[in-house]
Amino acid sequence: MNLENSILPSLGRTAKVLDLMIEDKLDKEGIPLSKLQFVFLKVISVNNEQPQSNLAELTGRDKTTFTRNIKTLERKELVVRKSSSTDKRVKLVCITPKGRDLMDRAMPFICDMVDDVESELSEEERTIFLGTLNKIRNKLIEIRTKNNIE
Amino acid sequence: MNLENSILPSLGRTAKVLDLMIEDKLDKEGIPLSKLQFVFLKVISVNNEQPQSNLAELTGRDKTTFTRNIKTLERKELVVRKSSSTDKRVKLVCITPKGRDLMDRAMPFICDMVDDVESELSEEERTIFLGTLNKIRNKLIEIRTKNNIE
DNA sequence: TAAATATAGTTGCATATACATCTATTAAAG
DNA sequence: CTTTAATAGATGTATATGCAACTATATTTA
Repeated sequence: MNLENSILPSLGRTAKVLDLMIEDKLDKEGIPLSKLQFVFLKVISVNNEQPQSNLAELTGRDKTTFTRNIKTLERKELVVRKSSSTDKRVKLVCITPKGRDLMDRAMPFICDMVDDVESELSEEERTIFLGTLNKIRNKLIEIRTKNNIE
Repeated sequence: MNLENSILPSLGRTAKVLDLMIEDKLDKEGIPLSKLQFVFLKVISVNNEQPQSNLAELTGRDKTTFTRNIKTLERKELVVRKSSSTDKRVKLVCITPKGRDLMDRAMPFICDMVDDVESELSEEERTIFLGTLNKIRNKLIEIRTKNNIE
């Protein structure tokens, strides 16, 4: 097996370019969000008033990464956190009107970019690619879980 | 366009899981390298005595990221840097015997993991996936370059 | 050849990342 | 009920990341 010709390094490189692209796009359009902040705020906007641990899971980040970075969104007044009344440990994250406005501004730019990239692919190609991607991710998760149990 | 169903978020998530997987694998096998250190050392082992900026380019990292992280490999005595005789600005990065030994130990584990994942895919599926991945990456780079020029 | 320009590598800064560990609280076991 | 185990979130620490700006050299231009 030749690591150079493997699909995995190529996957990592492409994801990295994508991250830089989104970072650039937001900056260029004057949206005061990092790529991560955009991702967090997007997930919160769709899953409002959820516990931090749920949101961390949904964004694929460690809960500590979420804890630290949500504070930035809070400082920018894009979200507020309120304690759950039923479980004093839990903090629910809520998007503010200001946060929603910013998302409304940001989304079209990101969607345009995504459309632009996806327009390169046929519908069939897209579907196959998504299937393979999920297959790879599930396999990775399976291996990882097995290793951690052993 | 629905961002949730787009291929790009799925791409990022999969790449993230892959990173964690490699990190885990190296740790589990007692290889004292982070994923990044492995990537850098691998590229250096194939491209010995190259200027830092070349190597940064090859690894897809900013030159500052390379500068900082190469020092860790130097501290671990896995690489040495020597000044170029023809250009005093340039530093050439060379892998040490110790570095090569460590790569020889690490590679089988990583290759096994990669093989394990790729065994899920048919040869055709692999080829198509790689093609789509390259198409996406090239498009992203094209957009990014255009934006930076404007 | 002198001045302007470009390049290699470094450093300051802000952000991102996850593991181990901690505290407070809740749920489960006895 | 009380002790034990599990969970939510926060903090310490180490690593990773890229942009802007810097220093030192090299190249190009006038």
